[in-house]
Amino acid sequence: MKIKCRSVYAEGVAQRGSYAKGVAKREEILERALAVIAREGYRGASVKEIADAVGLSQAGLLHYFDSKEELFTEILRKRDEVDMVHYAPLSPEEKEERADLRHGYLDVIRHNRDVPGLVQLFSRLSVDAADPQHPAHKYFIERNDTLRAVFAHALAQRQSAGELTARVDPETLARIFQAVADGMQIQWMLDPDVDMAATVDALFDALTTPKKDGTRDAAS
Amino acid sequence: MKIKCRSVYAEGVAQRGSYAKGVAKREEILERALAVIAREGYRGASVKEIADAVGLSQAGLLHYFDSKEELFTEILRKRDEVDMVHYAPLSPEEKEERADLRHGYLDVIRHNRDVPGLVQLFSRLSVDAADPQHPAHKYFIERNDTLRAVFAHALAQRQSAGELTARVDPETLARIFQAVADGMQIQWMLDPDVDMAATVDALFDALTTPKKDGTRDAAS
DNA sequence: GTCTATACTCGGATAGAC
DNA sequence: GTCTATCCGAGTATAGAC
Repeated sequence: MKIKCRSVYAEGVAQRGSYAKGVAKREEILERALAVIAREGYRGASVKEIADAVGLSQAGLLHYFDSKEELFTEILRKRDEVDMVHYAPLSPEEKEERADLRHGYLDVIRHNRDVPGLVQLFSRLSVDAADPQHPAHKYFIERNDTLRAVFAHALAQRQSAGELTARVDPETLARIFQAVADGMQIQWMLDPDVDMAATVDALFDALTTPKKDGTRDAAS
Repeated sequence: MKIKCRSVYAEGVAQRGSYAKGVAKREEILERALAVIAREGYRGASVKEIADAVGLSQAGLLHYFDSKEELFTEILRKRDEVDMVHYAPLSPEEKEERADLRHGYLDVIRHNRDVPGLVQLFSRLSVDAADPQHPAHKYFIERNDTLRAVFAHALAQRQSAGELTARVDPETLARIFQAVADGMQIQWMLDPDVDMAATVDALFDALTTPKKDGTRDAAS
């Protein structure tokens, strides 16, 4: 698929069905909120701000969501959904053919440079969601688990192929990659000059098993 | 030095000087606040909560700090100060003799298990401080730079000794370790069962150059 | 230096009209 | 379903007495 658009989070893409009007509207809201936050950033944005951006009143917006926290959690879910379509790193069906998750992974990370607001929202909620009562708690646990499982699977394949260090089990390696991704976001937010993708790529390099002849492996 | 106490962040340790009474009191406040947050956790604590814990009124506490944000930033500074005394991983003078920062580093990380409130405060502020206007912005930039520099130096030594992969430059490796530490805190807060130290240790393992007797060594 | 009291702001939630 | 209007709590910051 050759989807290559300027903004992954396009606005106003509502698919209007005859039934379940409410659901469609809700999706439209999420998509627009996503676009706005991606573009204009998130600094502890209020429901009112999102409402304005989406073209509703605060009360009107909260008609679709139980609370502020749920709203933002759903925005993150929608983000994953959109990203999945574009980068499909999570799709279990295709994971076989993506032996090189490396490039897909790096693409997502590079893309994040263009959506600072979402990175901020994600990081902020990551911390807040530590509280088991937080609406996003389950979301993060499930997301992390899924992501790690897919990653571990792909890493194990590389280990079997002798391309990746086998000194550490793939589950732990997956955990490390996840930590690096999250941690690099924090460093990047603090200093936009740091290159998240290059650093993660360097980790891939560092873990790559050296070729016998001494030359560097370009890593499929 | 054999300091080995139950609580690194002891309460009520004020050294009362004749002059600069205000400064001493301020230090005492910070030490107590540190102990309270470490013990009872931080979930977006208000100034009032800290004031109560410290034995002052909210107004009384704010007499010593310009704002809530400055207060919490200073608490983090004090934490570093205390940690430095106990683990001294930052001391430039001694870094030479700590060729194995590995164990010191892991000690700090293990210690963090015992102070969840500080981990939460640190992570939360890490995100908020992305805003250049935030009082903690400079703190984090400077702290990260210092930490990375010390780390990079130690890693470079290990590389020279042929113990650590030389496929990636020490500065980038230091950045990776920092990212992993931050990222693992997030994972740990979400699920206290994850072992931060073990994971970081695994990364050390993964980057360690294989011994000669085993498979072929690349290095250099 | 520390308190009590209060002022003020922000923001989320709700009621009720249309 | 969406609005306007309002309420209410939380929390910071400040004024002023002691």
